[in-house]
Amino acid sequence: MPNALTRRLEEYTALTEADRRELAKLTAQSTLTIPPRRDLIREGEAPHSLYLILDGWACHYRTLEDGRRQIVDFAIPGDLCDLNLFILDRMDHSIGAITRLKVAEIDREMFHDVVRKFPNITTALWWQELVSKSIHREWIVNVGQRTALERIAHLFCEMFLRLESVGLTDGFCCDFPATQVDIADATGLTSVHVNRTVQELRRRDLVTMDRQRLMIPDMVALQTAGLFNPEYLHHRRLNRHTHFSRDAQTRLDGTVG
Amino acid sequence: MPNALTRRLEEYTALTEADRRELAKLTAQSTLTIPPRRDLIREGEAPHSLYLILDGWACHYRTLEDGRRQIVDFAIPGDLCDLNLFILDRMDHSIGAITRLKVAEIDREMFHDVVRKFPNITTALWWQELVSKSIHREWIVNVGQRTALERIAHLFCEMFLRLESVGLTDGFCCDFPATQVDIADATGLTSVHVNRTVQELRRRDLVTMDRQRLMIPDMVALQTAGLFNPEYLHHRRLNRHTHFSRDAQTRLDGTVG
DNA sequence: CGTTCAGTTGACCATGATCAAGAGTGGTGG
DNA sequence: CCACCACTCTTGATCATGGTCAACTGAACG
Repeated sequence: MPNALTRRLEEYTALTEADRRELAKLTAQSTLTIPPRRDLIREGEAPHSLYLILDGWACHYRTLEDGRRQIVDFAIPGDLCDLNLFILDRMDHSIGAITRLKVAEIDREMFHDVVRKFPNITTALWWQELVSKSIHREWIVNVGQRTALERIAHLFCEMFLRLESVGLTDGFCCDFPATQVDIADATGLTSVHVNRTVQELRRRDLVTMDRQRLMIPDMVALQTAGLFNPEYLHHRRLNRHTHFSRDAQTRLDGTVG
Repeated sequence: MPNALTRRLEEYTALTEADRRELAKLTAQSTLTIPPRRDLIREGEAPHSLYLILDGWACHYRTLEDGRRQIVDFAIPGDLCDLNLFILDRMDHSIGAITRLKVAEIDREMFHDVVRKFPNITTALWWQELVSKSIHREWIVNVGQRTALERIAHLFCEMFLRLESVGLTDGFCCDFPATQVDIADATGLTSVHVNRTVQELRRRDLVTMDRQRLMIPDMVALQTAGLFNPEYLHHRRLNRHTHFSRDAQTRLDGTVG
């Protein structure tokens, strides 16, 4: 299996063999394993190195003084945890492991070296940064405008497509290790309500969830339920699951003007 | 008055006289005026140039198919409207004028030139990009976790400090041309509820709003009401209004620990 | 001087929160 | 191997924040 970062960056641009070798080197340098539910780094700390998720899920989150927690993004294999450290001197949010996590720790110097010598990679990294900003925007829309059912459906669509883009789906299935509490913190709902809403999604045959495993039997239906439009992910290899193909299908069905 | 972009970037880094001259040149090149409520660019369009707000307010927003609208950020003088165009080929959101707007339109080539020749400016621009990403994160927290009153108080604090950092405040006052409908779309509330909540803020003497003018007589109190912590703005010149000074004041008061 | 748009108010409603308790599952150590 | 603990998921009853709908006021502007 090709490494997830390479795969992810190639979503944006073609890399040369040399680029790929360099990325593999970066990834192999220094890897660490983090137990589930441990923080990688906390709000207020000075970032010391750059983390690349190799295996498992993490989340970016902020907490309010009174304990309320908001997950602002999930991080999956191939995701770099913020280029912040090159510019901002303090973390404005925390990064926590959801599952057991394998991360590559890339130190500043090494990274600067790559940035200097491999312009393709640099551009691809900025692409990733801008895409993750676009994902932030979509999350604002999600918690600001969508109903509980739409929010959760939307989250499932997003994570499925993001996992797919790094080769971590298997037909209609993917791992989904976030708990209902995590989903609640990501969608601005309570875990009780998430529970009821997931049941509703199940009842409508939009998803099945068996422990850590999510199945989406009809992606088009789930996207419709979540008002999901994948454009914001800026994936190049848009595939059968996209909004476009839904339009196409609607046209073929003749059910819509 | 020094131009807002320079002032804003100097929030992050000291610029040389040459940098400043270059920025002034960029800004003066080609300016256009947009009437209120007109879109600068729409979701799905290919960005052709880079906009810099010189005067007035704009907003970044997304709409859902059924018309629901979410404002994901406001743009004020000194804000660059997304470096996206250099990397992403389609706008994933729209930018609309709130007031009459003066913007500088900077074309790709010219901008590339600056980036090549003025590394200080380039870094400062990426700083701005990362800060605006951090603001996105805070907005997710805002709509996801805070109550109506907290959300609006938080928005007022944020905009006041952002305006202050480009010299657009006047003592306790600043312009605030967003309507209650805009505030509603930015906070994920309805305009009816925004109206009632703003009245509540007024009743508690946390703000006064007389037409387009916002006054915050006690910034510390408003920050407390909105659970506002300015760290996420990554301003260097933190001033009397910051969270830190609140802690200091609490210590002086002797009311806490 | 009417038209438009922002702001305001009231009555009623619904989505999702809160509180509390119980069931299933997995891991750990005696 | 089993008992216990912790955590996740589930369910029920009740409540509250904020939404909906509708009408009215007042200022701005041509």
